[in-house]
Amino acid sequence: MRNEEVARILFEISEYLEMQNIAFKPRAYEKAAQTIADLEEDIQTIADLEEDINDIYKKGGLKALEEIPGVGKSIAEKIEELLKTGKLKYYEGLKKRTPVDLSQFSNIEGLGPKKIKVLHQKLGITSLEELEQAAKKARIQKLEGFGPKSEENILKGIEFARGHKGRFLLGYAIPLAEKIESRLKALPGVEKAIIAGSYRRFKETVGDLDMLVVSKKPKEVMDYFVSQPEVARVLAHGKTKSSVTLENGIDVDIRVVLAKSYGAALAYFTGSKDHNVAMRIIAQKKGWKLNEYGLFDGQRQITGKTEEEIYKKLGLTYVEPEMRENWGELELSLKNKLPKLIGYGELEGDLQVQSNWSDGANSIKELAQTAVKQGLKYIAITDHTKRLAMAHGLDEKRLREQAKEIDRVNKEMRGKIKILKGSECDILKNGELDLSDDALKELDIVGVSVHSYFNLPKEEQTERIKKAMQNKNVDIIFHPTGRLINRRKAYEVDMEEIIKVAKETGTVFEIDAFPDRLDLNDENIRKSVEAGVKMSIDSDAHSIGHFGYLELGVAQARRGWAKKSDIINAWPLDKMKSFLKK
DNA sequence: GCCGTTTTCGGCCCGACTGTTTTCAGTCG
Repeated sequence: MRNEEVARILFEISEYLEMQNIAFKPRAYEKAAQTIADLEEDIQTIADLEEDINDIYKKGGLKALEEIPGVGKSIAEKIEELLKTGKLKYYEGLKKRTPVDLSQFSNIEGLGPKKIKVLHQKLGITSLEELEQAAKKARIQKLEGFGPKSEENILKGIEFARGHKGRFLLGYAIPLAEKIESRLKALPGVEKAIIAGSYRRFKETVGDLDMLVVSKKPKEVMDYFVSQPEVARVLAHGKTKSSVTLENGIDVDIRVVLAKSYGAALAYFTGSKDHNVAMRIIAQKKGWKLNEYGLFDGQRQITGKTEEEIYKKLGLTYVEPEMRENWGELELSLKNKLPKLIGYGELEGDLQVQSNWSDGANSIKELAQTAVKQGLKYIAITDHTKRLAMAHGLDEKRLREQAKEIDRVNKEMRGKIKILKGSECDILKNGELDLSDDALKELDIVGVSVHSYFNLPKEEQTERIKKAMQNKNVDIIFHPTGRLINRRKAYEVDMEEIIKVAKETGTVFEIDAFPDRLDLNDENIRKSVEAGVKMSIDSDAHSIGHFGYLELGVAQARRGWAKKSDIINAWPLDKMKSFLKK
């Protein structure tokens, strides 16, 4: 049984308990469910935990399960029963009491466990179909606590849930988000407008966008907000808080506050939720209260205007948004030991760029000229190799011809940028490379990557990549786990082992900045930083428009707590080159 | 049911909006 399934069952238990009005237990199950779901999701993984709950259990039994935050004796035993038998008596019992397909209902806005319970008890509703029928026959509005409006909203919710779902790639949400942000900034009476939420933390995907506005005229802001051309549906329209769904399916929430609460609201809406809860507990222990309006001693606002002041009053150093995941950053902040993260705009080079010699759209010269405009001092041209015939991959002969072309462009652009000779060389099934060692030896930068046989057994895949790293010509492993966000899972590989060998062999890991790759992800970046493995942040540009993705890579690196000293292409060219394998 | 620099018992983040109610429960973030 996969993590996802275990998490789903724990989550449903929390909803069933909620139906019975039981206090606190639902929170406990919900928290455990969330942690387990995140283990697999690769997004919010807590450091030092195994990914697969089966592995955790196999290795350490019940004890290991109890090590998972939010999992105690009772839930650990339930997980054990699930993993062993595929079933859980406790859950079956709850389900028998209220035999409703909860997973179907979770997508319906405004329907929670209490209402689901009433719908089942009074009308016998167990599925979306039955819910829809009952609503259409106007049977729901007669129930206590429901009315015509809620019936209408249920119908709308069903229709909508069938349409869109899921999270959106951060990289693709940015243009729209910036558009809305700048529109709001331009409104009369608006002092500040900023997008908070997971967007500000640069999570690789965003579920929705959280706008925060400072204005003394909240009504005008609200009215404008819900009337924007992209709005498909207004979910809420209040005095200081509104919520809409855009045509493309993204939900956008907005909140208007006064300037004196801006910092508190920004912190609150930036999250993560876990980080916020931890902050509130720190405030509580000082006898204060922290909410979105400020830090309070009783009725008196101590501070709230800026985030910096709030952290300071709580005895903390400022935590960058990318680090606010409650992964231990507050403990470090308390001791003034937060790492100084690599900064935006600190990259000097880009070590993975595809030209029109393989599947890129632009010539080497065009790429170099754009890179200069982006402020880069060096780039590596790393076209695909012959096995990727589809991408017009280079063989040894074309690689030599390309080298001459690079020499020519380098001469032309002397003093502006240095173009390095490189390759994105395929790692073949057996771990051998797609180009001869003699050819690789001639290159400045050898990147290697997996583009085939994604489904090898874990050991075989691990050996394959280890073998590539042990080749003394190989400098960087490009997009080391091969995942495509929302489309393809990472291939099975023993990351701990790969990191160990990278350290031993002096191999660099890439943080591929392409919006649907972001590979390594934040968790693996952190592990690499801890192990002392160096990384490069590359655009993987296939056209001149893609250099802009580098900043997404920097954001991901910051989420992984990387410093400038961890990222080789944030270093000057000479220092970078002297680090590479000879 | 979980958890521990106030605790192995007694706490558990907290406020806005909606739709129902006519003072509030449910839901959401």
